[in-house]
Amino acid sequence: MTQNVSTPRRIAHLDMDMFFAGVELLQYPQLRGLPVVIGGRSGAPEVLPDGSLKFARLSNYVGRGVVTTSTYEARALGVFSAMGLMKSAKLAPDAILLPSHFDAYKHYSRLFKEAVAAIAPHIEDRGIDEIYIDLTDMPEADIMLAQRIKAAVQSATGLSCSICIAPNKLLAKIGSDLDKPDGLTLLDENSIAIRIWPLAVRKINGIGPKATQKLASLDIKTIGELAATDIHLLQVHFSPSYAQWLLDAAHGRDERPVVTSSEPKSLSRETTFERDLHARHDKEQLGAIFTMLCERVADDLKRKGYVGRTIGIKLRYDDYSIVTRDCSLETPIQDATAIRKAAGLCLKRAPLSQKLRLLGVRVSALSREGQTIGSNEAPQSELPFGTDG
DNA sequence: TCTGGGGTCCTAGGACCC
DNA sequence: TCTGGGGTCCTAGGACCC
Repeated sequence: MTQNVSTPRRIAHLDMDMFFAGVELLQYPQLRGLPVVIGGRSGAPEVLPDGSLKFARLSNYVGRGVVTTSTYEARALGVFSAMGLMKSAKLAPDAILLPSHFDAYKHYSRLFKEAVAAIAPHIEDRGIDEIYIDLTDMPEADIMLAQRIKAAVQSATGLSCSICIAPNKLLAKIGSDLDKPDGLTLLDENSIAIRIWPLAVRKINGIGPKATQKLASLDIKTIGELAATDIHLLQVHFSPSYAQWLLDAAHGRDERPVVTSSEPKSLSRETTFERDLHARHDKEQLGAIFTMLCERVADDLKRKGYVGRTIGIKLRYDDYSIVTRDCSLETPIQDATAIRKAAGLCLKRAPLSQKLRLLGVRVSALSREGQTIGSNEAPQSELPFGTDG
């Protein structure tokens, strides 16, 4: 790749505002302005005799679901993504609870990505509600471009988004969160000290709860404090490469390209049970769930056109500890029966005396269906320089 | 009143090969 | 055959992201 060193890149990060909730509000506009939470496995709103809809309230929720997304009104009450619904019911009992409609979200995801692609085609998919866009080769000024993209997304979906244009992905990602919702942020090298350094280290994509806690124990709380830290101190507490990455990130350095296409590495299906199950006591129920998961993952492979050679299982016990087991086969497989057989052997190698909360099945080492077995990579020439050793 | 489901990448030890 | 070194593959766990 040839990159002109004198020309800085222009990378945008675009993030849809409370995406799932936004899609739901398109269908139920009467809920605008109310605290609304998406999550759980609840049913659709009940239709009353007069034709109006009766929405479920969070206070009536019983189960193990979590919040997938919440509206800003619900967030104001302390209800955020990944929070247990039982806990959020304590904080916002009167909030409306809606089930997820993934097909609708995928539809709107496609709409907003197509709208952006019509303007700027160099797009990296980062899941259902966000993308990176490489705008380096676009002649238009940043602010005009950002406004045009936002307008196109709004017009295609009826939804708002937040966008930041910056010299790299790391800064663009941080920036798109600075002015949410409906944000438009421009960052350059000079903005790092002013706008980035005062932020908490947790704002960096790649610094999670564990690293944040470790850094706090070193009295490093802001990105600026991290940027001023001696690499040797970081190397004592983190792996060498992560220590270097932390320092680079804090200085806003990031050379990662915008990657416009990629192949999946694994496909999996997992489920949390309504109540904890025991391998022997609940053998039949567990067996049926296990088979269903294998069928679902086999179906995913078939639909997407992949086969896989490594089959694995995941168990979460009642104490939340996680165990995985996997095994690699000589030839890749796709069908549910073969997956079930291999996964069954994996399961036998896992401890099963403790009650289980979750079971998952995963297929990895994927290759495209129909491709010659084992020829995922270019073949190695034999004995290039004669024998040795 | 415990935290879902779908992913990626990294690390580390052991087996095995030359 | 007392002791290297490089490389790949496999497996398990962990951190992190949306």
